[in-house]
Amino acid sequence: MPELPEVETVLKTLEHMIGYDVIKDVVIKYDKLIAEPSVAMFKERIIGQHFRRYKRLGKYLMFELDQDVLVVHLRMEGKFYIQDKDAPFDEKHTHAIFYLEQNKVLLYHDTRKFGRMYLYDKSYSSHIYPALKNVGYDAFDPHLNASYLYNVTRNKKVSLKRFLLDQHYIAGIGNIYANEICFRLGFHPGLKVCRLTKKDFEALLVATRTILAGAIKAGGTTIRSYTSSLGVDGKFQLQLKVHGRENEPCVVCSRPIVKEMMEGRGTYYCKECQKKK
DNA sequence: CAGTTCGCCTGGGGGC
DNA sequence: TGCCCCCAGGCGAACT
Repeated sequence: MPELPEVETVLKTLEHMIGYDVIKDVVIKYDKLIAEPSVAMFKERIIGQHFRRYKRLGKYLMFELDQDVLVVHLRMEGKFYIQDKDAPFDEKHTHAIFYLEQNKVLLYHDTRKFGRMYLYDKSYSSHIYPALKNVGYDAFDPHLNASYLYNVTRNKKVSLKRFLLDQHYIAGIGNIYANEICFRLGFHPGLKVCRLTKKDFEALLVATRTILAGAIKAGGTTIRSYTSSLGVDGKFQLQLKVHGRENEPCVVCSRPIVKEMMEGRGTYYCKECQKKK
């Protein structure tokens, strides 16, 4: 499940492998993949455009083309592959084929079909794109600061974890890193976010950025061994301290990590190290 | 309006 | 072995 670090890694790898190639043709095999515009309009507009800039906002990939910007959200299982156009591929789960230069193809693979693509006129500012209307500051955006987070949470009744998952405030965190950030902060995931102080939010930003940057670095080292596949796998989870570690000893106090369903999500934490204040 | 639940999808795993 | 059901999880729509 790609979160900000994995999306960043995919973006950098695609930038390296695609560069400024032109899209010569495109085949969409699952129409709902294209959220907007229509599939016919998507094809008509995108064919002939070159890749120009590679950007990211939270978990959204943004490929700036000549006139438009291709916005992609991988959701749970979306993956890109680059390979020779005649090489075999998984027909069942490959939903889009972009034909590039030098007999290369960019394949979009998504077992569960949750991922979506959008094509917008890039002359409009990205904050008016419908797909991004609920996306706030990227976790690494320098404009995102503790005062802002403190001010927007004064009367919020939601939990810390739910707040971390809300892309409207900090964009890029998913369930895995939300669990990790709560652990790093020493806060119970169910702690009401309105009880955090400005100092807590300073620590929250440091923890968030440290963890995400560490994961990007891990992804960057992992990606070097990749050949044509750009998928995300469990290698990123090597450094996780609580997520997926049910019943394993806490790295700090050795008590077993517990897993509970909180607000419909698998939540891993240490009952000793993480208190509700 | 803020907060909660549901639906989208499919493969994998547990229970029987 | 086989079948059914549940779970995983991001996000927007629909609901309270």
